[in-house]
Amino acid sequence: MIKYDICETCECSHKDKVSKAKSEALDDEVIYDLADVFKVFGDSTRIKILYALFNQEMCVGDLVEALDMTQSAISHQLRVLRQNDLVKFRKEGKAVIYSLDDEHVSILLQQGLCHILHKNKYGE
Amino acid sequence: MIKYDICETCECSHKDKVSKAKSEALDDEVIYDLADVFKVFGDSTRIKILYALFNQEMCVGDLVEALDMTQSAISHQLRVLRQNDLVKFRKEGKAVIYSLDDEHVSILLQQGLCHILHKNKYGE
DNA sequence: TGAATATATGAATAAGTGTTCATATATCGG
DNA sequence: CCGATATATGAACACTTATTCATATATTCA
Repeated sequence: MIKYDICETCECSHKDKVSKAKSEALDDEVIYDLADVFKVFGDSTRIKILYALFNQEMCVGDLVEALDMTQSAISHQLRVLRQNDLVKFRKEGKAVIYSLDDEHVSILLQQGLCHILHKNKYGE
Repeated sequence: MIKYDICETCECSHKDKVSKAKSEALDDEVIYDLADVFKVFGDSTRIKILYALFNQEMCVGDLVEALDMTQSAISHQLRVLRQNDLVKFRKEGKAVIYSLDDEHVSILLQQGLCHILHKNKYGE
């Protein structure tokens, strides 16, 4: 592996930057958890579910009809959302009613929206 | 496909909820763009790169050494970040120096961090 | 121009992921 | 208990994706 300790062609102080980056790096565990959270948001079906639940709590059957997908597909994705603590649920008779777990989820959703809308591809 | 228009066993007003969800749903294009942005954040290598650039601008070689990965792997991921407008770059001699594209990126990073730290797995 | 450095990229492969299909579990009414 | 409804889940398959290897492009210096 080539070393980049010295470089005369640009003024970046490589050693400084590299050691700064290394010392300030996040723990691997944090990195993986962070990537995992974003990974869960990174699927259109799950985004649709989360956005629907952002507006109101809904049972599985409602989501199936609202998103026009199979019950199995919705259920599988709800499991992913559950396992990552992005949604919570309660049982009411035969129905299982889902809602967003905490406000962090809606904040992330909103920030994501804000980010893409800022690129003014859609507006005006 | 089974219809869930009427349900006597729980008090959720399904028709209302379903039609509300349908009418308030985001455009498909927005959904896919949103999922794509999160997808880009959803990889540990890219998170490491973004977090390093969150603290300071860096050239490719610096990132290679700081993250202890091959130049090719870093370069491929920088391309993904570039194509999704999460990083910008300038050339300086032979070096290409990368930095975060706008503050939306750091806000999303911070919100993600905030979300996982809030689950107090790591703290105190 | 030629050698060396810095970065980018195409192809291939291995690992991961979302949906479907079939089936299982759970709850309620009769 | 039995049938119907509501949800969950395992296996299989198609598709995507991250890394590696080899190589290409670009820039600087002699």
